[in-house]
Amino acid sequence: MPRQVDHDLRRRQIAQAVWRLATRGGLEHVTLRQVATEAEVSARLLQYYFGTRDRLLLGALEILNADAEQRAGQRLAELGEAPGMRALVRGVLWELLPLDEERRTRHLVYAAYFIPFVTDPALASAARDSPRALEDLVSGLLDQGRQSGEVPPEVDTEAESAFLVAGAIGLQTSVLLGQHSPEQAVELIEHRLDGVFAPSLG
Amino acid sequence: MPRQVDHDLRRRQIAQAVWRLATRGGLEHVTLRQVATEAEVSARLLQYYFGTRDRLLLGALEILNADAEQRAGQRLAELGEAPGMRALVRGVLWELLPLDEERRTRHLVYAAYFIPFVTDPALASAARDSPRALEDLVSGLLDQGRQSGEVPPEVDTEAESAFLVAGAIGLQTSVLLGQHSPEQAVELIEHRLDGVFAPSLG
DNA sequence: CTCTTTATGGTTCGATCGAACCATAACACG
DNA sequence: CGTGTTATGGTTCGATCGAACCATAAAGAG
Repeated sequence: MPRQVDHDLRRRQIAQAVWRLATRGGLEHVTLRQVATEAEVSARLLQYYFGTRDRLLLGALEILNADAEQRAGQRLAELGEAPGMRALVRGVLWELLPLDEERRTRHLVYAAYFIPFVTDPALASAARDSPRALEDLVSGLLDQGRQSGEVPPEVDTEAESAFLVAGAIGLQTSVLLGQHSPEQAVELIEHRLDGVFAPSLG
Repeated sequence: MPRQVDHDLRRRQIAQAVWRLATRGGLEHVTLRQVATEAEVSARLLQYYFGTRDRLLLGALEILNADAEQRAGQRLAELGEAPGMRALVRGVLWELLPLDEERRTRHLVYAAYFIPFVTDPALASAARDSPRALEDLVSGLLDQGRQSGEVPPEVDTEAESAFLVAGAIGLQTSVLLGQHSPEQAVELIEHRLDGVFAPSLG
């Protein structure tokens, strides 16, 4: 063989080029030649590592998803040993906000893939399952919080978790469009968490 | 002249073809030839009515916005003479949900334009102003509701209106992705309106 | 020291893109 | 009854696209 090379690293290097191009001009600017130039490799390598363009787009998305999951778990672990339900829910919701360059890029890439998510059956499943799992996760955390007394018993955990996640996603797009600052988004989520974790306020 | 023709009608006919193609394959599938075929006109007409492709995309978006505003006003007017603040807020939020084919198409088109909204300065302004105005509108309605007693005085109308709009937008994407049914989205919004319009529940 | 496999660069092909250009039929107006 | 403007169809051009193909250097296996 030639100089042995880390395939996963190469694939990641190429995937990152896809992300950058997608965030700049949408999928329509993600052409093989552009990606090759952006990743500083020959166009031939894209074929070698991903084959066709469709599989390149799919592969870049899978790497993005893996990254997202890993980084999210990492950040949640950094909350300490017994974080409390409110901190955990906040941590989960913050993953949905573009609070740093990494998450901003990630959510912009998802936005670029949105139409394929809706129309392409191959991608639809991934898009359908992931945020639904998030909602169940938050719902489970709220249930735990109710048992530990952090959440008052009259709270509808199903509805509240669903609306919390929906609100976070709405704030995500709002921040990406420049309508709200990241700080405003955090503040609004905190205000809603006040409503869920303390019964007296609406 | 040749047979006098309604220019606005023609432009609308072409714009609708753009919308359909954008919802199916994203902006990357909105090519001049595809649009011409879809609209059943010659490619030459696209140049005649819109000029370049960029201006076609911009024009199609402007027509979509005009339609949205008109239909929204129409539906809100159908609420009757003195609808009450809750009904008005609900009506505004429902405009953000894909509750019928028209609104589903509209929001899918916006999704297809999302990356340009973020990156292209020409489109950024339109995207930045519109939902912000919505938020102010809801906020104003909540203020009126507080004066009329429909909304309890301790409610933070700024924060609640912002999170209501964010939640509706999050539910919009959720419904488009097939994670929630339109009925579920309506129900979740109703649950949150319960919290804003009645002080006892969180 | 071959030989085969692996990783990579470069080139080419048919299709399609956006845009400019050429032609002309339809009709109002003088 | 021209005649010039308006609306439309068709064609063409250079660029670029995705993908297949050809070539070869590097390195482990025998």
